[in-house]
Amino acid sequence: MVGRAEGKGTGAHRRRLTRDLVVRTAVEIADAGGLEALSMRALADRLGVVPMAIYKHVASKEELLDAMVDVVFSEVEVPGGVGWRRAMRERAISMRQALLRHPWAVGRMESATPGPANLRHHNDVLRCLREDAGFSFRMAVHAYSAMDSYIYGFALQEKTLPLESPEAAAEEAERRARETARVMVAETLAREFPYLVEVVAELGSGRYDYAAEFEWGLDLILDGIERRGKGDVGE
Amino acid sequence: MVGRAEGKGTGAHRRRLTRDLVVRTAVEIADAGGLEALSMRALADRLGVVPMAIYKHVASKEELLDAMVDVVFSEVEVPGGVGWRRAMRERAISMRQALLRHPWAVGRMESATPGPANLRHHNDVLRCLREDAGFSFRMAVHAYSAMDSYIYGFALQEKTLPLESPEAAAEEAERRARETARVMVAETLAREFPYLVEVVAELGSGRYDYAAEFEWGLDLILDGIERRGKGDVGE
DNA sequence: TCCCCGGGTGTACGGTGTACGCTGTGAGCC
DNA sequence: GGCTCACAGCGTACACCGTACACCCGGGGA
Repeated sequence: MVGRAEGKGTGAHRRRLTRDLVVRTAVEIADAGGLEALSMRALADRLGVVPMAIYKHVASKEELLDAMVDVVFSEVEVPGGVGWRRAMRERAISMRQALLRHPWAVGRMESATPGPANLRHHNDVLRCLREDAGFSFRMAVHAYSAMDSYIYGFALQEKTLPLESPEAAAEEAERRARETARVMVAETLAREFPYLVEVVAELGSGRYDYAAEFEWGLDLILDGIERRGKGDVGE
Repeated sequence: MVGRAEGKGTGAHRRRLTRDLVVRTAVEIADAGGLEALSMRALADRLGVVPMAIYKHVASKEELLDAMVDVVFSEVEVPGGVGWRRAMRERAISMRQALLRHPWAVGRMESATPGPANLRHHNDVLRCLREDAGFSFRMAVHAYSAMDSYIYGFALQEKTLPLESPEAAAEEAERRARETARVMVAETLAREFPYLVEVVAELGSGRYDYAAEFEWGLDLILDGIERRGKGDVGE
C-alpha cells in the first residue's frame, strides 16, 4: 500500500520517494512561500507522505537545507575559455540571478558542510583566478573574497530591502509609512534625515534598477582586481 | 509580588521590566548562544519573569529582533570631520566589529522596519557622501550600495565560514573532514578539487587574517569609488 | 479613600522538529 | 517458486516554540 494516495486530485506526488525528489520538492516550496513555508509536515503533504517518511532520505532539516543550497550552486555556471574577467563577471551575474530565484538561499550559501556542486563551483572559480588570470595564491584569495562578499552582500540587501515590484511597493510604502510613523512623524523625519528620505524616495519610485546597480559595483571590483593583479603574475 | 525571585542566586534580573531592559537582555542571550538560544521563554527566565510578561513591552518576537538590530546600529560610529574616505573606512571597520560582536545580526541589518539608530546611521553616511565627498545623488547611491554590500557580505562569510579560532579550528577541521568524507574520500577530493584544497588548508591553518582581508577589499572599493568620483562633483 | 489601569500571571492552543517502534512489501537467494 | 529480510513508509508521542486570552493585584491620580 505504498502509493495509496495516487488517486488524489492534485496528483502532485510520485510513486516512490527519493532523496532527490525530496530536495527538489523542498526547493519548490521554499521558492514559492519562503523558508518559513517549508515545514517537514508541509513538505510531507506535498509529497503525499507522512512527515517521518522524509527522514528515511534526509537526516534532519538542517541537512535538507544544505542539500537545497547545493542545487542552487548547481544552477550557477562558471564559463571557461572567455578570459578571467568575463568569466568572473558572468559567474557573478549568474549567481545573483540564482539567488533571485531562490531568495531563501541568500544567507546560507557558505555553510560549514558544502555539497558537491558547492565544492565544484569554488574550485572552478579558483582555477580561473589562478590559471586564466595568472594570479598568485594570495591574490586569488583576495579577489575571491572581495567578489563573493560583494555578491552575497548585494543579494542580501536586494532580498531584504523589499520595495521592488510596483504593486508591492505601494502596499509596502503605506505599511512602512505607518510603521516608521511610530518612530517619528513623517515631516519631522524628513527634517531630521533629509539625505535618507531622498534615497528611499528613489528606491520606492520604481526607477531604481537593481541589476544596473549590481553591475556598477561588480565592475568597480573587477577593475580594482585587474589593477592590483598587474605585477602579481610573477609570484 | 513583583520581584518575587529577588533572592535567586543569579541575581540576574531587576526590579521592574522595561522595554530597554528586555531588548538589552535579549542581545546578551543572542550574543552568548546565538539566535536559536533566544526563545521568549529563555528570555523570560533570564529576566525572572513569566514569558507573557515580555509582550507587555514588545509586540512580538519579530519586533524584538528589530529592536535588537537597532542596538547594533547604535554601536557603530560614523566619524565626522576627517574626510569622507577616512570616515567611510572607519565606519566600515566599526560595522564589521559590531557584527563580529553580534553575529546573529548579520542577515538582519536591513530590515523593512528600521529603528531610529538605523535611520540615523544611514543618514550620516549619506550626508558624508553628499557633503564631504561632494558626490552626486546617483554617485552616492552607487558608493553606498557597493560599500554596504561588501561589508555585509564579508560579515556573512566570516560568520558562516567558521574556521577561525585555533581550538575551534581543530574540532571543526576534524568534524568537517568526516563530514566531507561523506561526499568524497579525502585524496580523491584533493585530486578533483586541487585549487580548493589549497585554500581550505590556508583558512584552517590559522594563518588567515580576516581583518586584513577585509581591509584589502575595503580599500579596493574605496579606491574605485574615489576614482569614479572625480568629475562627478559637478552634477 | 476609592478607583482604575497597566504590568505580571497562568493556562491553553496550534505549530514545529524528530525519536521510536511497527508493518507491509519488494528484491534477492535457496 | 517459496522464504526471508532489509527497508520505506506509518503512527504515535514528546519537548519546545510563539502567543492569545482572561485574570489579578498593587500603586498612583482624583
